[in-house]
Amino acid sequence: MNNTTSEKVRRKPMTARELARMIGVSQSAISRAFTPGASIAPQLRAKILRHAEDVGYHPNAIASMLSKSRTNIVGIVISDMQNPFYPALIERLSRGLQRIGLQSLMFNITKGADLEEQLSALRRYNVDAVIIISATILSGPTLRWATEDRAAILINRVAEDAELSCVICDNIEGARAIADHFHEIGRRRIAYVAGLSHTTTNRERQSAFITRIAEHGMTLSALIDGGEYSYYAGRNAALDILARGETDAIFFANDILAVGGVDALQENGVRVPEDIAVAGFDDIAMAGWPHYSLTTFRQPIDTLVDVTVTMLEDGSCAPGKLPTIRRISGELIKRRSTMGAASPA
Amino acid sequence: MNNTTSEKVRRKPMTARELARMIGVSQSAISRAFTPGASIAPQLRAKILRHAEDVGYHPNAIASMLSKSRTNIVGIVISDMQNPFYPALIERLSRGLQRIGLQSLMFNITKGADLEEQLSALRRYNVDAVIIISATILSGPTLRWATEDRAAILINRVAEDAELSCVICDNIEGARAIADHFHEIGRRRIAYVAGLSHTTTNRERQSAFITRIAEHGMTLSALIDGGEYSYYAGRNAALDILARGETDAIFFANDILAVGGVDALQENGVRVPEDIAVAGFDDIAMAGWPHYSLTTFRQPIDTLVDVTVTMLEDGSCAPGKLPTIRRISGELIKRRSTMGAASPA
DNA sequence: GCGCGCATTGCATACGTATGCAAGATTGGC
DNA sequence: GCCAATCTTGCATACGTATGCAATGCGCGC
Repeated sequence: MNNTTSEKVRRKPMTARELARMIGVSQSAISRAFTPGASIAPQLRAKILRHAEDVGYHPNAIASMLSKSRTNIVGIVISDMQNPFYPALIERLSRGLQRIGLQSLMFNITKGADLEEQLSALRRYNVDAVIIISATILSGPTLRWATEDRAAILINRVAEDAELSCVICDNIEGARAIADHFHEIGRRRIAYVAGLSHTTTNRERQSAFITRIAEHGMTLSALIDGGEYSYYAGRNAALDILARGETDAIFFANDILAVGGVDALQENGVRVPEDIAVAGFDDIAMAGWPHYSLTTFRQPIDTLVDVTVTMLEDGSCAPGKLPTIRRISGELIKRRSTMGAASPA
Repeated sequence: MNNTTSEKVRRKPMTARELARMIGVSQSAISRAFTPGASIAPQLRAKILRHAEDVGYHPNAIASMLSKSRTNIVGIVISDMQNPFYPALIERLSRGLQRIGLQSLMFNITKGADLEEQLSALRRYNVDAVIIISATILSGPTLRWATEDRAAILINRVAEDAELSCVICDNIEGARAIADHFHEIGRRRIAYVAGLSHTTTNRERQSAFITRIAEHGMTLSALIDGGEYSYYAGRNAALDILARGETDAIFFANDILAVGGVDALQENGVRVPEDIAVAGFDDIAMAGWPHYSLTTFRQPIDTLVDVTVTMLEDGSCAPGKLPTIRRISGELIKRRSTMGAASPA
């Protein structure tokens, strides 16, 4: 079609058959030389690899996929790159997958557009597994459809009506830890700020937190749904709470909300933590910045990734297997936003 | 191998041949029904698509790739997800690519590891094009190797010794705009903070800025290489400058540095912008947050993406073509960090 | 020296779709 | 109503690797 002006002829890559003829072996031998554990004499393999190196032969992964019905590609479905937690997670996840020879095909979901169309590629590309990180958007039927007949893992959310394996931070443990911490530092009138209230992470954090608050005999002074997990939603929620008064500690459903909340409070002359203590969830990089020094419940990203990679490796998330839910312990990180200047920066 | 305990038999996906036999047409017809513009009667196509829908047939993209020698996959090489500019860019880029039917295969480069090994998959997977966003790391020979014989575009960096097409924001325009702005608001002793001094973006911004400073007869009071594009590098650089005194405006090579700088300055009692004005580059989301309200030169991400997508579409970055460099105009965003409270938040 | 077993190799075919070519079907013009 | 031109369709094969099976070669034990 468009080979109109190519100057250098784009030489077609060498095939195994060509290399085989060149060396005087069969094409099978070439294939075996590149297949770990295949039945081939070490010296023949060495010879083939040497020649391959010389002439720049690389096995064609596409042909291999077709032949093996295995792509070594994992589809990663995401929708929210605004929350820094997700880029951090995706970066480490893709590294973890690369370690075991898997590549990551990104499916960036746009709200409002036709989901099935966006995810149809997920099926056509025959990805070996699907990892869904999007906290929102995907409904049960869509989830089932997207993951039908293939390995699937949800990270940082649970499947409600679909039966899928999940790897999540223990939101209940985290929410309780925050509640306990607020109690310990003497706060009694507590507000909770949800991100998207219907997301599974929020539901777990919210209910565990409210329950624990009650167990401690503390007062839930405000319960706000920010409507999205964003800096500005956090700001607005904080201002709402401020307007009502009667709150001395706020637990934001995640760090990006909390960061917005801290800024809004401080701009309005509220001292954090003297007047209002603030805690978040995730431990994104920003939470550790001296300016925010935000107390938060750290999601152990590395562990989440390791567990996910292991589940893919051992096939425990293969289709037909019983789905498993792995709740990973996190860690309460106490910082200045609840402890005051006494704490380490 | 591991079909030991699969309960439901994983039914193999239907093939075009099976569907063809089922309907009583040839496999070619199936293929044509799914190929836009193929020679097939509309009613036959409709019939085939209807049956396909019924039985859940989806063309196997892998086989199609092998047959067409075209994958519709673009390899995206990245290395720095810490700087929020990159997640934002990648998100919009992958959306833009999806619009024209391309999927994004992510290659997350780890510093220090074997680059060729990490990028070898780039070749084996026969991606149609390579988009390199990593500002650092890739040397000329590696670049050439990774992009040999395939369409390639660099975003936000230029190729120095390799001959590759680039799409970049006009760093020179941006740096001059910042210098002009500093001059306009009456600053005269100016500091520049580099991120990684050897990156092409830094070189362009730095030299254009310094030149312009001199043209205005302003003093370059400090020139610091932060060593990396990070919040903490920005903090350290700001503290360095503070220790020397003699500076009333700082241009940080990008926003994440500037944000760190602003925090460090304010923690040390410096008023921004009264004592020291601060400007960055990129216009990441954070720069617009009321707390930072950072004057910056906005990289027009949407335009960068559109231009990139267009170059892929029209084949102007195909191998053998002369590489083109597209410099995209940006926009100076004046905010409180140079204008004071007078400016809009 | 013979036979057996194992390691190595090649042969042939499968994987599922795309497409050049030729044959058949349809249309339009006169 | 006939012929040519165009549109449709099927046939056959290509794409490049993986792998079951058979054949070969080698070493070892008796």
